Amino acid sequence: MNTRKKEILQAVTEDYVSTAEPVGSRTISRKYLTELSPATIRNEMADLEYEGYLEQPHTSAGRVPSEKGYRFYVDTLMRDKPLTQEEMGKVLQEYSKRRGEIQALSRAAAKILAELANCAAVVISPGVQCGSIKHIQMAAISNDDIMMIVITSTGALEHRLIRLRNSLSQNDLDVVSAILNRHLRGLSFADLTRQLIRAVKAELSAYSELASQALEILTSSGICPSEESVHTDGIANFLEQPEFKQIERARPVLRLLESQSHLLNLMSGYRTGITVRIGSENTLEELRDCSIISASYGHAGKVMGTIGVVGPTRMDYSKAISLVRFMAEGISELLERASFER
Amino acid sequence: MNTRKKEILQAVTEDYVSTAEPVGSRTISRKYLTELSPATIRNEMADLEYEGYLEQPHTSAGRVPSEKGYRFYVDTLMRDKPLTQEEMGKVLQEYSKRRGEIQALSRAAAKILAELANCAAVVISPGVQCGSIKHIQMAAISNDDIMMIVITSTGALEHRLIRLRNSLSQNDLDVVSAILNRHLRGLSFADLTRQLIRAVKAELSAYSELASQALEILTSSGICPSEESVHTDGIANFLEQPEFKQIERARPVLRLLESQSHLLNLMSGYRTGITVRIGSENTLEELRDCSIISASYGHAGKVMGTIGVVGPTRMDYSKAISLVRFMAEGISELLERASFER
DNA sequence: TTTTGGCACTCTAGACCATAGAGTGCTAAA
DNA sequence: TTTAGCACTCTATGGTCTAGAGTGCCAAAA
Repeated sequence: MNTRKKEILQAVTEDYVSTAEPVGSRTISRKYLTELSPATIRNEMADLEYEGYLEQPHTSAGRVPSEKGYRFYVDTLMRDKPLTQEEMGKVLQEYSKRRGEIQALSRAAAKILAELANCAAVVISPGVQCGSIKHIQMAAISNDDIMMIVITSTGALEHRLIRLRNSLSQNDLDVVSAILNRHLRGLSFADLTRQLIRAVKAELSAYSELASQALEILTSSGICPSEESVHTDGIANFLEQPEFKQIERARPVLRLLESQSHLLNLMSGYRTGITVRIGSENTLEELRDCSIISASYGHAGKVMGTIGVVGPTRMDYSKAISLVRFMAEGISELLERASFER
Repeated sequence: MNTRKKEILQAVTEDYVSTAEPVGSRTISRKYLTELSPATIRNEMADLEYEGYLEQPHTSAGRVPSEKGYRFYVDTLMRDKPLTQEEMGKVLQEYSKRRGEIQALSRAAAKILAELANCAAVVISPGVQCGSIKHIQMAAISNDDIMMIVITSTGALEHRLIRLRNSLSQNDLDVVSAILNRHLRGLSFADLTRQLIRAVKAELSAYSELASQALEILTSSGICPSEESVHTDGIANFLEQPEFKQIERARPVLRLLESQSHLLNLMSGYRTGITVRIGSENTLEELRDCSIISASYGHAGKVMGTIGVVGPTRMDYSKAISLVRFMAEGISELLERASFER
C-alpha cells in the first residue's frame, strides 16, 4: 500500500462520508488529487478493490469503502478533527451546570452528544456500585414500607423499598441509619466484608428484620448496574441518515436502542480509552451496518461508565472520536474532582 | 344518520383499522353486511362521504374514515374491548413488583403499555410536588457540596445539589434535617406558607446559608414536574405501522417523542378520565396523522400523572382505551393505597 | 515503466407506456 | 328501495427505452 493508494482511500472515504454517494475516479481527480488523471486513479482503485479496501455497489457505480477500508482509515489515515471552541463550550457549560448530579448529567450528555455527532448517543452512568458510600438513610413511607437510600461519592443515588412485618417509627429508623453510617461511610462496596457485615448486624440486633434486608441489598445484586442508568438520545437523528431511508434497515437498530438491557450489555465492560467497532466487528446482527464509538470513563483506573455514539458505518469517525473522547474525559475529570474534594 | 349507515361506518372503520387498506363496498358486503349488495352499500358510502365521515384516497380506491368518522366511531359506535385475563395479569404483576418505586414503576408501565398496544407509550410519573413530605435529608458529598433529598408519600424522590461557601459536618446536617423534618413532615408543598417558612428559617438561623437554599428549593421552581419524570417506550413500534413506511412521515413524530419537555407539555394538565385526541385535534402539526389516548391518574381528586399511547389515527381505539384506562386505574389504586397506609 | 486518452461496455435511475384489477357512479330494471 | 350491469377512473405493476455515470482495458505518450 503506497502513499498514493492511501491518499485515494482517504479521499474516497472522506468524500463518501460527507456525500453518501459512491465516489468515482473523476470526482477524486477533480476534488482531491488534481495532479492525477481519472484513468490513473481508476487503476489504483481497481487494486484497492482487489485488496479489499473498497467495494462497488454495482459495476457502473463509484467506489465505497469496505469495512476493511474504514478500519484502515481509522487506524492509519484519519486526521484528528478537534472540537470547535463553541462545541467545547457547550459541553463544558452543560457539565458544570449538572456537576454532582450524575443522572441528570448523563442524560444531558447523551442529548448533547447526539446533537453534536448527529447520531444516536448512549450514556451508561455510574451506578452507586462505583463510588464509596457517603450516606445511608432510612425513611418511613407507610406503616410497613421503608425506603432505603444510598448516596455515593460520585453523586449516584439508589433507593429501594423495604417491606417490614413490624412497623418502625422514624426515630427507630434514624437510629438504624446512624449506625449504618457510622460503620459504612467512606467504604466502597468491595470493602463490605462478611466480617464487617456480621459486626453491623450484631449491633443492629434490635432491628434484625430491617437490618438483614438492608444489608442484603447493600451486599448483593441489589446494588448493580441497572437499566435506569442507561440514557439514550438522538434516535431521530438515525432516521436522517440516507442508509436508513428504507425503514426496514432502521427498525432492528431502533429496537436495540430502545432496549436498556441490551445496551447495558453492549456498552459496558470496556477498558478506558476509545473503542471503535465497525460494522460486523459488532457481533450483534442488528449492527451489521452500524459503527459504535465508545469510551469508558472513571478515575483511579476504575471504569465507572461508558459514553458512545451509534451511527451508520458511513460515519464521521474523526469527529465522533474527538467528541466521545472529549466528553468522556470531561466526565472523568468531574468524578475525579468530586473524589478529591471530600 | 340511520342504523345502516352506522353499521357501514363501523364496518369500514374496523376493517380499515385492522388491514390498513381502503375498504370497498364489495368487502363490506362480503365480510360484514352480507344481506346487502355492494351497490346498496356504495350508495350509503357515497352519502357518508358527502357528510364527511368517509374519505377516498383517490377515485377508484375504497373508503377510509375521516377524522370526523373516527370521532363518531369513538363517541358512538365503538364497542368495549376488555383486556384478556393474560393482559391484566401481566400488568398487575408488573405493578405489584414495583409497588412504591414510582420511577421504576412508570418506566415499566410505559414498556408494557407500548407492548400491549403496539404503539408508542408515554408515562408522566408524579413528581415530588404531588405528595406530602415524608422525609428530608441532607447528606455531605464533599467539602462544599450538600445533597438534599426529599421523599414524598407517593414514593417519589427528588435530589438536588446545594453548594455552600462554608462547609458543614454531617452532624450539622443531621441537625438541620431533623429540624426540617419536625416542621415539614406530613405537609404537602401547597401547605408551605410564607409564615411557616419564616418560622423554620428562624430556627435554622445558625445555618442560614444552607437553610435559605434548601427552603428556596422546596418552595420555588426547584420542585416541579421535571423531564426526568417522562418515560417513553415503543418508539420502534411506530415504525411497524404502514402509514410510516415513508420515513419522512415518522420523523417529526419521533423528534417529538424524544423531547421530554414537549411531551411534558403535551400530556400534562388534563383532568382525570380518558382523553382521546384524533389527528388534528392535536394542535401540534407533527401529530396531524396521529391520535393520542391518555388518562390522568391520581387520587382524592388530584391529578398526579398521565399515561397514554401515541399511534396513527388508524388505531385500535377500543383496545387502546381499555388498556390506558385499566393501567391508569391501577396506578391510581397503588397511590391511594400508599396514602392510606401511612 | 508509468501515466493518460480513448473507447466500448455495464448498470441504474427515470421516463414512458400498456395492462390488469379494484372500485366507483349512474341508470334502468326488479 | 334495492340491485344488476356497465362504463369509467385511477393505481400499481411490469416492460422497454434512454441518458448518464462509471468502469476496464488497450494503445499511445511521457
